[in-house]
Amino acid sequence: MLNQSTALDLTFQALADPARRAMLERLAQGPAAVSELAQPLTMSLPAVLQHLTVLENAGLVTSAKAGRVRTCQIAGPALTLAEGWLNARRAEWEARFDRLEEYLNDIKDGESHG
Amino acid sequence: MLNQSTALDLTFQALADPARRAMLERLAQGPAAVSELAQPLTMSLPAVLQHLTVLENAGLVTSAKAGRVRTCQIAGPALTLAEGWLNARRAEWEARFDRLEEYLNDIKDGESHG
DNA sequence: CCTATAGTTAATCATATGCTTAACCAATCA
DNA sequence: TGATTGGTTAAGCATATGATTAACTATAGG
Repeated sequence: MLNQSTALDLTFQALADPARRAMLERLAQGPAAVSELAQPLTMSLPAVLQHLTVLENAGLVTSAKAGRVRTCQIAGPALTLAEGWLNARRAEWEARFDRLEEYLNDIKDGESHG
Repeated sequence: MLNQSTALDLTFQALADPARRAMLERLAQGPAAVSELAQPLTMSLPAVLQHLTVLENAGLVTSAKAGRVRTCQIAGPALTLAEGWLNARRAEWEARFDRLEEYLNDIKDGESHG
């Protein structure tokens, strides 16, 4: 098992490319073959395969081959790791913002009270 | 203004590095000087500056210099773009999952009924 | 069996990333 | 005013990334 930092590295890195996000957007609608993922992308099939590898290494996508067609699926829980990190940062930031707001109110009260 | 795809590229790319995430985690607690951000990181100050540039270009952090100290802040709305993209994917995926479940229930009913 | 389809591997290449050191600038402060 | 502190710029370098083409494998269909 990878440590959390490396998992986040791989996840965010995987999400940082528009072709890979397009593949995930397609897969969020349901499973698809490699050639189906490749179809809207303006690049060679080997390039698509490399992107697929990145997505699989990040644990965002799984795939299995039946006959000569490889079917890809989005991996449910994987996105939640990234989502969780972002949520945590926003929660911290908002908490700090709230405290700041409270502090500013205190100052204002202090001024009006003398 | 940048188009949305490029903004997501920059955002996820910025989040893909552990040093930059550490900087954001620190900044989520409140503003900090460059040297304060650098302190826990095992790299040179110029390297930290480069990471800071990446975060600023992604719109995740703002900074201003007063005297000789540059104070950095997390930029509120920036993380929500990335969060929004992830949420949308999860929503789609879950909707599909629900439809699949429904479909499987239909099949099961069909079997038991005839 | 032959051919077309779907995917895969390998080699190569240009550019991007992440880091370093050295040199430098501008506020403080003794 | 001279040293220190905090930051900045520039140059260089190793590795990673994203793409290509060419060559190859394996299944499906006529």
